[in-house]
Amino acid sequence: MLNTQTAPQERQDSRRRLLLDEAAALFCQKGYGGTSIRDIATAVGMLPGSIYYHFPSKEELLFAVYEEGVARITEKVRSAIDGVEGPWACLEAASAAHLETILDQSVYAKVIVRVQPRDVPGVSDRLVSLRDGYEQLFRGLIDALPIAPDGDPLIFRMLLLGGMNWTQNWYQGSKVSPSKIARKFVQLLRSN
Amino acid sequence: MLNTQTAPQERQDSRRRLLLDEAAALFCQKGYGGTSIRDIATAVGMLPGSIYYHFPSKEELLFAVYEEGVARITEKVRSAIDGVEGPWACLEAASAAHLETILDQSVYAKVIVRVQPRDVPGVSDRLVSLRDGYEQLFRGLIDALPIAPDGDPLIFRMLLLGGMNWTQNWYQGSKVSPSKIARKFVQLLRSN
DNA sequence: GTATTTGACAAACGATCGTTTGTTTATTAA
DNA sequence: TTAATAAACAAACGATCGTTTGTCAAATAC
Repeated sequence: MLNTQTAPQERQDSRRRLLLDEAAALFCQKGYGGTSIRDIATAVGMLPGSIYYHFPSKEELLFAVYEEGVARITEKVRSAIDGVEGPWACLEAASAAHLETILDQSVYAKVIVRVQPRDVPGVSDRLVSLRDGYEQLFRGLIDALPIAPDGDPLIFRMLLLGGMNWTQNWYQGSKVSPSKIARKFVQLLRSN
Repeated sequence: MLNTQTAPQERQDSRRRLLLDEAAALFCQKGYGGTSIRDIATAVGMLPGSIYYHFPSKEELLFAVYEEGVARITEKVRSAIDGVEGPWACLEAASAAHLETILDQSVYAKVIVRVQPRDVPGVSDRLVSLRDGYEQLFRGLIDALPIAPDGDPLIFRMLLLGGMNWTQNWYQGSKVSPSKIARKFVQLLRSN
């Protein structure tokens, strides 16, 4: 008889998911180096060694968090621009979704901005690849803009994404909302 | 008889300076958490314990590097805008100096961008204060711009500084020069 | 009912961490 | 020449790190 009570995969996923959740929260709050395996184990109510049943190393655990973060923010941005008309409105919608996600909504996404790939040598290349893949989303939006032919789309993208990601260093709650920051950023970049 | 050979203060400063130099280089290359007191000691040819004659703790050593970095980049930017006419030209000159300093010229200044204050709890408040003080320089330059009355100077500054500081995550050598990046950044922000 | 897998515990491994302490060698001042 | 100071060495401190190993109970499959 199959699936008498809880499916085995459900239970497995629930423990692994809890582990990822707590790891993401701690990496976000205290950074990668500032978070120990013991911290994570305490948070999920396990012993340190038990974590290695689910992940082969601390670095791979971070990578899994990163991966989930990229998946989540990609989905947020994708659905935010869905059906929006006009290239500038699209960019603003995407920027608002990006900022809301990394400032408020997802600790997973926060980790992407908070933890620098070069501080995790064993997986840094794969972290950069993940981030690059996500940023291609903005590349498409920016290429669609009717900007001057001598305008440099790469520079444009780096200024916008850099400005947004840096907000984690100064933004703190409800003073100015993420979506308002996004609107003003895009407005500043819009030749008028 | 005074100063027969080398003045005592010269010798003291030279050792302390060497220590700061190597610490800055290592903090810049491997981050704060990734650099151990033993790494620094090896680099200067001391034993680990000897460092504590010059600095009371690793955190205070980082603070000293930070302080020196702020002093250096402040001087660079100050002298770059000296005698430049026009608010936009001033901002571009300052931005070029900022980018050149954090991307090429000074490992001290690189540390300011590379090391996040919140990763060094014992001195994080003082690190933030140092950084804030420096950024006031840009506040003055941006307040002097003839931008729209509804334009938000704070948002403007955060976008520009964020975009510039984030370049450390993607810039690598001579492809596009720092000053060219600065020119394009300012150009993008200039309503035209 | 028995065999197998899952998922965790318990305990330690060696390495490395920031730091302290006591001592010793140079340099400077009287 | 002698006393005082500067600056380093030598050696260890306790703590914490990521990780490994062996065991074991509960859940699942046959």
